Amino acid sequence: MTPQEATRTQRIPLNRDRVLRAAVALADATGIDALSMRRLAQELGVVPMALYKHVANKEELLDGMVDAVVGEIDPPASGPDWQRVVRGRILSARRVLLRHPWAARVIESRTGPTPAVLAYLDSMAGSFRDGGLSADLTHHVMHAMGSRLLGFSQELFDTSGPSGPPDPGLAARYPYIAELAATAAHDGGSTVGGGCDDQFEFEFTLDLLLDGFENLRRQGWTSARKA
Amino acid sequence: MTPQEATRTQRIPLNRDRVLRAAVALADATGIDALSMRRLAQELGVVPMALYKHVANKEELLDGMVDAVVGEIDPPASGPDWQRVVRGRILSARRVLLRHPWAARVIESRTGPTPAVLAYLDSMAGSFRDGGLSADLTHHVMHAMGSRLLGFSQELFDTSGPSGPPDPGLAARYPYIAELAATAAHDGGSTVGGGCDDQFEFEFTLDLLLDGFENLRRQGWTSARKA
DNA sequence: CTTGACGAGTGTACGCCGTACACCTATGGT
DNA sequence: ACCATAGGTGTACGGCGTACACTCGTCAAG
Repeated sequence: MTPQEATRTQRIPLNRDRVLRAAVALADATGIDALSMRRLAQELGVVPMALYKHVANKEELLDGMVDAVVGEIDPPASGPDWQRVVRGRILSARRVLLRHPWAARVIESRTGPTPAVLAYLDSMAGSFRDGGLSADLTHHVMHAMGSRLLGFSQELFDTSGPSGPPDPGLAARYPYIAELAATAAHDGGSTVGGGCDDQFEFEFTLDLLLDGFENLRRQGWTSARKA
Repeated sequence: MTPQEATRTQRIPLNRDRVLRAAVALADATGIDALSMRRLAQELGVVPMALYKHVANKEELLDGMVDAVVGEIDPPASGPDWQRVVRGRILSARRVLLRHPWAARVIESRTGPTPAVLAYLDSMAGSFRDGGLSADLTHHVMHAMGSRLLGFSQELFDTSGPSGPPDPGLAARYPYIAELAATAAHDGGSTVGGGCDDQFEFEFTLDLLLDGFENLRRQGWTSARKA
């Protein structure tokens, strides 16, 4: 065994990929707030400043993590039915974001989109164009897919935790929300606890929009904005 | 002038409201990342620890800021046309979030919804119910309004900054995105720069969903999930 | 074989952050 | 006249990102 080999087995040299992988794993395990350069270095058995030989700073680390995660999304399938293609891809993206719950917030916090995100959006737009949507319609459709009309995410309804019986005063103050919660509860089937079936909600919205898009396409919709 | 009055004019005593107002103003002016307890105290002419007599910690400060912002949203109008009522309210919420660009991210970062957010969601659900949507449909509709199907926000397309001519290599790598950008550019009318008309995009999505909801309502849609 | 450049990892230090804790001080009720 | 209390202060601690100067192992050129 040469000294080289001894050294190699003793300590695999760091590189950008190993740093990014460890960062993603650490964020998955302990949450994005607990991800610090110091903790990450510790995890890698290295002094904090060593990381800076592989990423310029923490922002660039986050960029790299985003690209790593977005890279996990399945490539677009091919097929004649554009709705099927888009639907499958988006459900793949959803699975990835569920695996890395911190990712959505980090992606949205980036000042500019990273290359992997751009590539994802580009190929998504390509699927719409291939499906026969005009560039005009595709443009608005892409915006629609990214919108949160309430400004808040859907997870607000998650009343996770041990919970116990729901606060009765809460039902009095927010009667409609209480009603919705009740609906979700005795809705039966796949949801065991009081929570709602997020997967169902997701697909409900997705299909509603996809059908809306298809209708617009068939009608030859165009953004006829009178200035 | 009694000594009381002299003291009062010399220094208005701090209170929770003044702290929250100052925090919102500071976040508006310098961004949420630049909002620290120390900077905020400085702005109020007070030592950092003084703030802790009025808010328990920074998390509670952020909660208070969220409630202050959500409180700016117009109360629901009344009227026979539920789509009109909902539309107006959501556009009001949008105006508020545009005034406080940091707010959406802060709201989503809260672990649980604050009372003001709950009240907002509750009255929104009430508008749907009053409009004749079933509790079941209302439930799914509320989810749909909060979804971001791509996981990313719409602002990704903002190529703000001085920009200059767009990178030609970028067009080669991301042809579809380039096409969309071109569409937005010569789209004319209200948008002067290369950017798109976000207001138009927002209303496009909103109306697409509202029409979809109305169709489901007319058809007596119900979530007939076969277990 | 020597040398010297270079890239990876180290150690120290600085300024910022949130906030625990003990202290002061003016106010207002008894 | 007293003192409890609420609001503001000062000091201090541990954690953060990272600038900067360093050491040390590797390897190509002389």
